[in-house]
Amino acid sequence: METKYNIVKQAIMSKILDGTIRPNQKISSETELMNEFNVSRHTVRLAIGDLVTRGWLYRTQGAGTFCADRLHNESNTNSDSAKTIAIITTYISDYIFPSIIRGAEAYLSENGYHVTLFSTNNNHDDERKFLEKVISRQFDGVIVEPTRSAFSNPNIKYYLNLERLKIPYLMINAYYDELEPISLTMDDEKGGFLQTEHLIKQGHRNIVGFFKTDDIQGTKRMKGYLKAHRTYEVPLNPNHIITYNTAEKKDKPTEELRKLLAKNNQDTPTAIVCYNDELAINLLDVIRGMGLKVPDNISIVGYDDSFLSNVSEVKLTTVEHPKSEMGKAAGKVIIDLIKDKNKAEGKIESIVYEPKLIVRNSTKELKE
Amino acid sequence: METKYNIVKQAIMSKILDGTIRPNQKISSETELMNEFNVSRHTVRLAIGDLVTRGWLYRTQGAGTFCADRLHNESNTNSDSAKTIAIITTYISDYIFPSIIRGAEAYLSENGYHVTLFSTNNNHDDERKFLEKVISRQFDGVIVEPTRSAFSNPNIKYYLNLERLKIPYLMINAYYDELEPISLTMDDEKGGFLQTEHLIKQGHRNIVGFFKTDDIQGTKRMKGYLKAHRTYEVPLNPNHIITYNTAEKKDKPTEELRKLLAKNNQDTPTAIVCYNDELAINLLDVIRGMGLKVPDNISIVGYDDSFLSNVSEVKLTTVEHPKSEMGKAAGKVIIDLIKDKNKAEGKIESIVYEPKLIVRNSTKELKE
DNA sequence: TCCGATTTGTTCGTATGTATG
DNA sequence: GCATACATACGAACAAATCGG
Repeated sequence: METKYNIVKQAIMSKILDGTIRPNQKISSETELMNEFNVSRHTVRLAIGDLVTRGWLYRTQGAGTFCADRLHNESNTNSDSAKTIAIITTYISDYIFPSIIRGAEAYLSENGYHVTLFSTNNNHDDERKFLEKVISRQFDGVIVEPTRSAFSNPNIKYYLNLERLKIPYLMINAYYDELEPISLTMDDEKGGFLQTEHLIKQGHRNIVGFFKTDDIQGTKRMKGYLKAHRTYEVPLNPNHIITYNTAEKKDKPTEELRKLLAKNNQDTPTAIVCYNDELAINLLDVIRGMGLKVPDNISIVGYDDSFLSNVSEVKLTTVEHPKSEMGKAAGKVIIDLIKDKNKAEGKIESIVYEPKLIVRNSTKELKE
Repeated sequence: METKYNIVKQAIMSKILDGTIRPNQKISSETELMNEFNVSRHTVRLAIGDLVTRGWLYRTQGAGTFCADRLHNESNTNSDSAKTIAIITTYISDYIFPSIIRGAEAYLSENGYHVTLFSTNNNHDDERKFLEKVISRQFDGVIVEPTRSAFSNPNIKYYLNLERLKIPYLMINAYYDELEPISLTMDDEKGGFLQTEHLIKQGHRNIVGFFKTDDIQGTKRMKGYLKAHRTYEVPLNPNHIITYNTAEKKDKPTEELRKLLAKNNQDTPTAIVCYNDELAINLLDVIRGMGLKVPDNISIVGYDDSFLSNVSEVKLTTVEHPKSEMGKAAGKVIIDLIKDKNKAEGKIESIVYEPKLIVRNSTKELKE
């Protein structure tokens, strides 16, 4: 797959898919491509030849090579036969995503659609690759969980191209600010606020917060954590905010917590706000390992109400996440969007779910 | 029209049309054609390449160029349009299935396929519905985790129809005995044996076994449990075998265990063999609820080495399941099957994974 | 209408890599 | 292990079509 002509081919296809080259527009000449990719003319011709036979390009001797108008031609093959929705998530198999996917799959399946899955592993390159597939194969609709939503997205062009091609899409859990798409999210700031408020009301004053900051959810939950401190006029110790990203998620938070708990002084945290249940369970292990008890020595609040929160010997206090309900709603909204494609828009709107705290026994009133 | 490659092309086409070259018969090699027509290799390749993209010929590296079976070819126009694999599992979102699916998705995605998911919720009607879809939509291949594999399957006809239509399929985790399909499974009987043997070697004599018996895996693991007892000449208490099915899985095992632990006599179990980790975690809760400790008062062995086995305060002794490796292998095998569709079969074979016991701290030497 | 620069079309030669039998 | 056959890649040359001036 790493052949030179394939690289050239993919590059040309990308430009078509992301809208840089539009139907009937001339692409770079063979000589230009030779220089651009440092390959021989033969290689360039192999790549172009393949795309010509596949219907992506057409050539005219003396004039140049042009982008074919294939999008209109192919639309009829799929119109009534396919009924397929693409779901692009960061991880299909981890944590709460399976529940979301199942909710969507069940609803879509009932309504005669089927579901094709792609997981980006939180990687923009993969996200691009899948968006290309979605565009070229003309799915009927796309449900996307944005990859690294806290950062500006290099694939914005592809999303705009989806709009241009009138392929309905919506985003779940988070969305890229630049796009303002239809989305299903929860009020993560309020969620973070609820987590922290609960602990403050229980008398905790040294509350450490762990937040994954490469997606919007994490930064918003952190914002809620800060707001709760301000609202209740609890002074904030800057050392008690730990941020991490996906790559660091295995080691950094556990190490940081170990450090914090090791030095035993009046600043030692008595409670922990976690980005999610997965992290909470990991931190629980650290706490156990240091001979401390939850909730007697330290309280901990998770987020998402995942299966993990009920699995350990300490049932986690956590924030409810709609999960399969959100998946089902996503299925419903995407079908509505598909049906409404030709009509006047307006009715279909984004949904924001209200977070709700679920109190179990990982948190406890602080006694002096 | 008098280009050299056109002359070569016409010559080859003539031979095919007049029957000199028949379907799947090898045509002259590139070198032979070079000499025959006094042209360069490049020219020969141009001619052949064109005929390949038109579906007249196919090439195999190292073997030669062959006449295509054009009748069969017309049905799919497969150049790059489809490339979709269906995965039918019992539950897409629970337990170890997400890992298996991810393994498959990752591999298939790398190889230009995409994956469409169906979950039967262990229901034969849904399974039938999805098999119909697969057949009518002409997927390139199907990966199936059988629904209620311990029972005879009312959908056998559909699987036979897959074979008739030459849609490659394979089964994972279990297979229907009547079909003998290509499959990826583990040696569940040996797995059950290892679970039980481990406990017997630790001195346990009252070992209760919980098995889900509506799939083959459960019945085989039970067989292994029985065999271990026979091998080590440990008398078997019939009350110590608890079977349940999917519908009962929430309540029956926990209630049965409560009953067993309640009556405190010399027959009270000192160890538990579980159908899987999920059940083990549920039973752990029961044990905790009755004020008993694992592994001090009672030992417990899980199965599958799922994330659950590492989540609780007691890390489970369990049996390794290949999971994502199995998923990846499934992807590889199904692609092999697709590529081999036209050729002679034989090379591609089922895989049986050897189980391996992972000893953690939910089991302990029994002291009298 | 023709010219010349550009661009694609056809053809040759050569070399190395990789899969098959 | 070896010969065979296809796969990828470099280079060069000339032909034919297009297009702006």
